[in-house]
Amino acid sequence: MTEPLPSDVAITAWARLVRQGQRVLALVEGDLKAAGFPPLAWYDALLELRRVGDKGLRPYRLQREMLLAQYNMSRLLDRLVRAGHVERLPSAEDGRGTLMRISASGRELLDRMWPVYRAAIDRHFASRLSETEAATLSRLLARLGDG
Amino acid sequence: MTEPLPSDVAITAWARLVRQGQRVLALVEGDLKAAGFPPLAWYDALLELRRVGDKGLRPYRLQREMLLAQYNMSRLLDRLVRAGHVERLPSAEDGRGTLMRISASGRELLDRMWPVYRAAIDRHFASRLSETEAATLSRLLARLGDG
DNA sequence: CGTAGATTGATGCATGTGCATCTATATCTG
DNA sequence: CAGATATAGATGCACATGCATCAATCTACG
Repeated sequence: MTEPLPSDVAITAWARLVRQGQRVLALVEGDLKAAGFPPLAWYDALLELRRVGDKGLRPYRLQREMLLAQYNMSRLLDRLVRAGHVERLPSAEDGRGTLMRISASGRELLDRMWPVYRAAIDRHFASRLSETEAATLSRLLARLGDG
Repeated sequence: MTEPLPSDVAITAWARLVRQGQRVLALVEGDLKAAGFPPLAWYDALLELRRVGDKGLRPYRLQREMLLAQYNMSRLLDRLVRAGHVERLPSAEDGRGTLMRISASGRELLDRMWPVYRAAIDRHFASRLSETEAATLSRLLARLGDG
């Protein structure tokens, strides 16, 4: 019989990661919602689509990037298209696929959301850590995996 | 005009907290589900109910403990009751409320889930950090707030 | 070339969540 | 004590998510 593998210290760290992660995320999302903005997933998707520019991005790439299930991405894109922030173009090279491209309205939404998002990150997260602490936290989180 | 407040380091730390938190949590939940177990929220609620013992716990206390919205706790408890893991008793002192108490079946579920949960924590989280790193991570996460 | 299997993306259906609201009881104020 | 307000908990309805599956196309292999 092997010993219980994660130590108490590790288990506490795990509990805090989940708990604080969810707690702080909920606070930040709450600030965005209170300002009348859509969920963070919209921001993340649009950010990535802006990053790749006018050549656009295939849904399956985006979904891999964002760790989202395929059907969730399909529907998130539906909503973004319906809201006018993204255009869905037939893919030239692959008859199955589509190419998603951010619209002017999408870029504008990113610009409007960022100040609120930035302030929320500061308020609920960054302001509680020194620069050194943030760097250490960042490094440790990076060690958790390939994400 | 004040400077953009969170530094780049802090913003990266934020992004990793959210991303790795969700990623690792999904892996752990995936292991539980693959073993035929219910979601972690069930485990957390039952754990707390076991901790307080036979005197039971009021839903609003549990919901505060678990950072869950009121209606979500109400429905989570519905499911736990329907599954036979929890009993709902009328509260003696407060005519509005109820008292939730874990059942034998609930205790048994906790016992069956823990080995799988523990192994998943180890596999996806703890095994990637030294003891010192886990302690540091834990301390930094604790600084994030009152949770 | 032609078929088998893999991949992209969508969707019907059941379940879960958010929001608003409701009921019932408790507490506070005069 | 009466009435106003606050709190515990449930629930109808809209929307989001998970699961399974499907259609269409691509790729690989004979």
